[in-house]
Amino acid sequence: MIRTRFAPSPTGYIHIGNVRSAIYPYLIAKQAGGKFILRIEDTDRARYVDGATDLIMETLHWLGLDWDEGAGIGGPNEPYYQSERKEIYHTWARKLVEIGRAYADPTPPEKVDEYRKADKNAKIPFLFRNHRPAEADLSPEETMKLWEAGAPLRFKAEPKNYSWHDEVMGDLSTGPEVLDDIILIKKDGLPTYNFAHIVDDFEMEVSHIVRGVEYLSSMPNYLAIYEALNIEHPKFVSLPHVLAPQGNKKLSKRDGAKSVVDYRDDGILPEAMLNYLACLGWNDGTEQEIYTMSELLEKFSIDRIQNSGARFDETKLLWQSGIWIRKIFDEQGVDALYARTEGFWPESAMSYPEKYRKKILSIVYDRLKVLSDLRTMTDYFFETPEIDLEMLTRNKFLKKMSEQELAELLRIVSERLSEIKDWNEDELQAAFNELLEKTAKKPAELFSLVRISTSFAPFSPALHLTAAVLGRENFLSRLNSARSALLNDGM
RNA sequence: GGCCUCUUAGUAUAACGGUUAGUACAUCGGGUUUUCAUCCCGACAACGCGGGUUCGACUCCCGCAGAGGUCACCA
Repeated sequence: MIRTRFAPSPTGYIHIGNVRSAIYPYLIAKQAGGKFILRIEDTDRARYVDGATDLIMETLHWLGLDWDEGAGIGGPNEPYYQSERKEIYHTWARKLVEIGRAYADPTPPEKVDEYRKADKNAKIPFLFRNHRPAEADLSPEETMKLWEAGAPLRFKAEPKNYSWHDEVMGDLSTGPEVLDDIILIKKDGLPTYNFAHIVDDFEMEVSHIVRGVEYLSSMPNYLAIYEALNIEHPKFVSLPHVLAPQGNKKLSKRDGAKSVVDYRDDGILPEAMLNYLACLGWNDGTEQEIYTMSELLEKFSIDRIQNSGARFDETKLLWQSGIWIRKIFDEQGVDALYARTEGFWPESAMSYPEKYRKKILSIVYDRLKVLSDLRTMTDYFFETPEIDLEMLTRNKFLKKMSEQELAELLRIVSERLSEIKDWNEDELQAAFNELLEKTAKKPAELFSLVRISTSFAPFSPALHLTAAVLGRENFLSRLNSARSALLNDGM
């Protein structure tokens, strides 16, 4: 049974750089009919951020990464918050004490710092085991006493070579110089990540540990603990970093990495986000670019995960976003896309009937990159735009004509459109084509004039569609207002 | 500094000893008898360097360089 987990610490929001380590384990588990677990690693009380867990859960739900066990829903291995599993860690730690592989360390932190500095000055790599206190050799009973008295518990390392297999990075090995007496249980009684995750992954029967490559250098220490505890380790799947757009650093909050939910609030569809991130550092060997969740579940494979860092490219994410907006409209219809647009319309839109907004959506959807584009691209459908003569007179197709000429053209257009009995797309299209002949203007000239006069927007859908949606009265009145303004200005 | 990892166009990637080194985003040009966009067509653009192995190397081996990670009572 494949079992994977996403194990964030609740220190803030999830950004693009770390959400991939939720997506990949999800895919790995679910494609094999396995379980995906959400475990909250909240052992660092100092960095704990209130509400972060809720935000994490919200983010996962939004992306469609629903977990089978874990925070919020419980499961057979409760609790899923590490802060509530103290006793479990202590039980396992005691085992190490009993076999002489853990000791209570009375060295004050300041002293450790001194050692560190001294070693640095002497240009030798700092290892705590080089400064191992006499208490490291105490009997299990005495160790327990010292531990209970408040000393942190350290692992007693045995320097040796380790080699292991990583599903992404391949066969890896290190020398004995990386093994150290790492802290297992802190002074506050809570375990460090280094110890807690080993215990939890074992207890929760995790089959694949999917995490960032930054843990690679700690691997030998983890292997030593698995060995001392005499338990089998899960498979290791190390994910390369997601790099920031500039520089070569991994994407991080400090460098302004946006939260995943920020992109949601911009109106990027979760399908697009999932698609983009899944393909950042993974491909199925074909030239496919667009994947649905079920396609990902079908095609994802660990052995095609890239082993070098991948740079986050917001432009490509935006491209994906546009693709998905059109895909949903084309495949599922206007209602399906409309259902996603809540909160993305201009304020003025909300006093109009839903049907009207849907009509607008169906003529503008193919130029949306993100749903929030609706706010800036559709306002003239809901509010009479302010007349901006400069926009007309400076337009590249119109600037060679005088204001009088423009006004006269608008008069002709208005006159012809007024004759339309049945104000619909087809009639309008026919009328516009007729006007083209009548005025002997190029399409770009005549249509730009009418388009801008009625929208005063930098761009808009095809004229006959816009006109049909705006309605006869509204459209003609805008046309005439623009004409009057042109005439007045010309006087 | 020690240890570990990585290295194909600006970006994401394909190739698994023999290809004019493919694709997508971005950029630039053109078309789809209206703007913007969509869609279509085209162009630009890459195997970090040096040695081997081989008839033949992006591909295998060894060096080097560059980049990244890590060396916490953080995860």
